[in-house]
Amino acid sequence: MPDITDQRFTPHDHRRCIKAAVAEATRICNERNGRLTEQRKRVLELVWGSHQPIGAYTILEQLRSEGFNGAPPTVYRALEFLLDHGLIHRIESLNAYTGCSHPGDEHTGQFLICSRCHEVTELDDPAVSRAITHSSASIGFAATHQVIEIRGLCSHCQALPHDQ
Amino acid sequence: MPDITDQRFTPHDHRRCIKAAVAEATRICNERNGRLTEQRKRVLELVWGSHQPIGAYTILEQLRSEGFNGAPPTVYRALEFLLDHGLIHRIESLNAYTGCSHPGDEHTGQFLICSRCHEVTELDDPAVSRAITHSSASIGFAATHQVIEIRGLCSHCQALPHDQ
DNA sequence: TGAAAGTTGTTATACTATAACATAACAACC
DNA sequence: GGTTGTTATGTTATAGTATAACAACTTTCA
Ligand SMILES: [Zn+2]
Ligand SMILES: [Zn+2]
Ligand SMILES: [Zn+2]
Ligand SMILES: [Zn+2]
Repeated sequence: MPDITDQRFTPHDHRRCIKAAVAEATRICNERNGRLTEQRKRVLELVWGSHQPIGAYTILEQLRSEGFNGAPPTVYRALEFLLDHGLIHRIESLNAYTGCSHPGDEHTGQFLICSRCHEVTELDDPAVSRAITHSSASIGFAATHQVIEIRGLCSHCQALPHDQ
Repeated sequence: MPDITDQRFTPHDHRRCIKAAVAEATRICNERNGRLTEQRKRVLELVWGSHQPIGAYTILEQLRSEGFNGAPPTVYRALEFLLDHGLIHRIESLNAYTGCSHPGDEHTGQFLICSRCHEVTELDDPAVSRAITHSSASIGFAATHQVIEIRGLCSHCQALPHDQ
């Protein structure tokens, strides 16, 4: 049985997710002369360790378990770099971070967070953004950034008995 | 010149906002046998002290300046009560709380947060909720709660010079 | 090489929130 | 009125999240 606390239940080879994310990040950083140092790359890999958002201090623990002897600022700096380059997102309602599923272009993302398995799926539905921009504009508000975090049950968890 | 750090620039008698909020809260709590104690009422008034979200520790400071000699749990308990009864909302991206502008009915609210004056306007546009529910459903996700926090410039602040 | 810019190390501290347990106030019933 | 169960508050300690400030090191490039 797959470990749903560790990776997306839908069976897939998650190592490929990580590899692809790092490759994509490397490409993007090269493009803009951003330096994806070893530490930053390692933090990116840890954020991509699963499809569940991860907290800064959990990242720190994992780094330490690998022999790294650092302090919180190191992790937060790496996260800041990754955020600045659009490689990860911050989930405000969880104080946690998750890999961006289509980095490169500027976007803020819309996140579906499963209350049961805690996995996050990133959407970027222009219809949603449009509805918000339009609704804001109707009262004269000029929107620049949207935080959209939706809770509910993912399709897999809906199929399970309630008490499971 | 109005103090934009203290209340909504659009001129209005903010004491009426506070009074109305407390009256409405009293009514709602009576309806459901919720006890709006003095402390809870005072916290509600402080949350309604302006149209800017306020942090729990700022509330604590203000209570202390009034002679109250309490600790964080007291404030967080009052906030929890007010949240549970739909009298205030929590702004996740600010770790702060703001009065609900139409308490009573169950709703999660959509918040427009001005980057300049920090005032918050609550929207509840069904079109936005619908767009999100629909978009979620398209990938099989059953949404139960939405966190929507939009940053930008309110109409008043748009009219000001950029450097002001 | 040497200065400038960028990155990481290190220590301390600020800010946000809750656990755990004690006491007090309230409500309802006998 | 006293008893009792329930809710609310007080109190202390601690957990969890994030940043300030400054020192040391690395890379870049003139
Ligand atoms: Zn994966
Ligand atoms: Zn799930
Ligand atoms: Zn007002
Ligand atoms: Zn404004």
